[in-house]
Amino acid sequence: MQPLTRRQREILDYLAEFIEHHGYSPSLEEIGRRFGLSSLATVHKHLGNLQEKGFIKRAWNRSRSVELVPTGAGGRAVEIPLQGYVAAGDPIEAVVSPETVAVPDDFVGARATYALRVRGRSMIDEQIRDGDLVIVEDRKTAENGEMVVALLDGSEVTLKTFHRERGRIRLQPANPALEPLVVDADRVQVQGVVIGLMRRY
Amino acid sequence: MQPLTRRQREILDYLAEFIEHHGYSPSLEEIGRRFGLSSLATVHKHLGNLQEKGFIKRAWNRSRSVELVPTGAGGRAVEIPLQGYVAAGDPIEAVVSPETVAVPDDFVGARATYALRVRGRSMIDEQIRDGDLVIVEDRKTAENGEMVVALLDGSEVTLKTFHRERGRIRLQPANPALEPLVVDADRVQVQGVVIGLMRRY
DNA sequence: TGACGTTCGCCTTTTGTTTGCCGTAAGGTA
DNA sequence: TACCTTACGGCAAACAAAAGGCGAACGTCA
Repeated sequence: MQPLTRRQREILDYLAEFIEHHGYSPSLEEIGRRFGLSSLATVHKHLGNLQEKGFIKRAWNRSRSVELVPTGAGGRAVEIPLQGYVAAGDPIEAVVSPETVAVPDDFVGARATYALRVRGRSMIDEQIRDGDLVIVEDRKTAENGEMVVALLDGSEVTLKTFHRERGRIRLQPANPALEPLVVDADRVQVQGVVIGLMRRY
Repeated sequence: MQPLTRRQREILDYLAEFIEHHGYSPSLEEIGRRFGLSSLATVHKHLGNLQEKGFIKRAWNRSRSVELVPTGAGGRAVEIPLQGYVAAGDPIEAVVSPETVAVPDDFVGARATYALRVRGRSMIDEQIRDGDLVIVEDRKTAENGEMVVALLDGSEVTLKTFHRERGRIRLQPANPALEPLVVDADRVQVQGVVIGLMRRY
């Protein structure tokens, strides 16, 4: 899809916002008023340009008939590093070869993100299988119930569910056979939070 | 893709940042101002070089028409349609709004592919949760053990595990509360096979 | 009829394009 | 070593075409 000029972008944004807000598109007069334009011809020309560039559709001579064309620009994917393997309880095993995996770009936020491959059936209780890929966002804090990559006593790194309880922290393995770990907050440091999962059959 | 000089790299980075930030590309004058260049010809030449090396595209004589060429190495994503909702046993419920979801392009093969969103805990036995997205490839045949979208008696469409047994077909729900369905092969038609799963926390 | 979209000139501002010309640095070569 | 060539970075000015804008008259549709 072709690039926009500043004015065109402003108008397109206004259209999107108006439609989102009202459920129908603004009239030319309303658009003109919004941008301080005294001539509808100007507005009309802008809409024509936007249409030519493929951002909107219009029914001919119909009131408020502007429609946004879904951002045809197909999404991108981001390659994120596969940092290692993880199994319940066990420390994360870093991988040597710097492999990467592709994930949709709206999967990752602004923060650094990486992937870990799950080994074994140890996290079956969280509906995570052997071979699944968990997507981890690099964060230092977590909310209750989130699955985190936690550094314990500055040495061992594991994947567990995070719960803050009366000043202490409970790290709950996703495996009933393993005991939850309740420790003082200063013994555990959150390194990342699981934000997604991908599986291939 | 050809290597860049330092200046070219700087300008390319600026372009990327500007476009990301504003939603449209900068004018030559703005680029020049940013880099303390008093002549637009200089900027013009830089853009020419960047274009020649394949990093940007430009429409001739169009305002702010610089477009970044997606870095060849970086993966792509594909938008696939979200066809509907599915719960164990129940027929698939088609979705009205033509939403799409982005998946890495190496997720989909040559065949048509779409997504279904899982509703409820009905497929918990297959480690599939409420809200998960299953990626389905349009196929007419399946192997034993694959999870398929099956059309039964030409009417009901469900998601089950496929097993061929002594000339008949067993459709096993991913839910122990539901009975497996054993029927003659001609009553069931495979419409697609689940090839992946995506989850967001 | 009123509310809206469309078209037609015409004008101004913004932006991109082109053509010379200069200096520096890197590489080849007589 | 001196000389030539080439590519990059940069400047200035002239030019041309979009983009942005104005009014007013004209259609259309409900």
